[in-house]
Amino acid sequence: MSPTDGSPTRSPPVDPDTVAAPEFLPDPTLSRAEMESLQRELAATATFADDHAIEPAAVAIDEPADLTDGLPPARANASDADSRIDPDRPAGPDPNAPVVVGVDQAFLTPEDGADRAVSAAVAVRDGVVTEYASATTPLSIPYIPGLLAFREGEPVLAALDALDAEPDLLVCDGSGRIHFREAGIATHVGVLLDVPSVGVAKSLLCGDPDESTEERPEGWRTPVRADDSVETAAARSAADSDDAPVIGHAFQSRQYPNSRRVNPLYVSPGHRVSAETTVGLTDALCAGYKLPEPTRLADASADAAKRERD
DNA sequence: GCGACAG
DNA sequence: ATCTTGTCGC
Repeated sequence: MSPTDGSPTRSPPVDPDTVAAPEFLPDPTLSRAEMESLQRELAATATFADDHAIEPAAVAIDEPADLTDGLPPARANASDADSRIDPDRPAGPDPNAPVVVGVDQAFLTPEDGADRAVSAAVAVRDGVVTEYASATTPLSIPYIPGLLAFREGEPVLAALDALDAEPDLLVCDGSGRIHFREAGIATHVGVLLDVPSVGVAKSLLCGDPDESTEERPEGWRTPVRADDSVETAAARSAADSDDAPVIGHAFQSRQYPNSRRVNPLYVSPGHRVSAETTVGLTDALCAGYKLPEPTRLADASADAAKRERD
């Protein structure tokens, strides 16, 4: 992009050199058919099995962040200097703990006709926020079920680009393997960056839960299997619907004792994580609220960033 | 043609 | 996702 050619300059939302698989960038100018075929190639590249890199216990969060008085400040790693300066000061995060990054978007009110997304990425290590990053990105296409990554992919990547920390695990808002072509936004971003990722959705895009999801107690879970809308080979070749592959789980992360109003989460592997471990990771990352802490923090961060920028 | 559909 | 205060229930 030459500064002398008179064309409007705009820094690219993502530097292709920083992504592991630039051929999978979610280009929103592709045709619908091209988007779908890109997702098929993406799913073939994705790994829905454990990487041996992240274990739920290593990322467990015990205390939920108090958001009543704004976002908690980002903190530096624990070091010997901390205790020398002030022995009473709470220790910073364990520098050896994995970095979990939650990402979420908020949307600016379309004043003209141009929709823009404010995306936030929050790095959490050892249960402590270590960094916040956000980015404002133009949205090229409307929301289309099954093609969410082509609307929100660039915003997510832009926020991750602005983050200094290197994620060991990505927690995305939306599905991963629970997707018509097993390539939801969590899978898309995970493969693109070749980082372990999980998808956490508040509603079900496709698939069939083994059991009814009504009135379930906290901690309850049931497999979600591929249904007819999932066009994957393994999904199509299943003899009975009972043998259809498990593409994710419905997981009740929170519930009230004498009420039945909270709906379950729908969690699925993004990349380099199994369906089983995805539930374990989500469970470990929840600290009393329905959403995993990284997602809850990213949610609040995106809202805060939105207010500042409009 | 009808239904179903993450954010 | 977003437009939005109070309010019913634990």
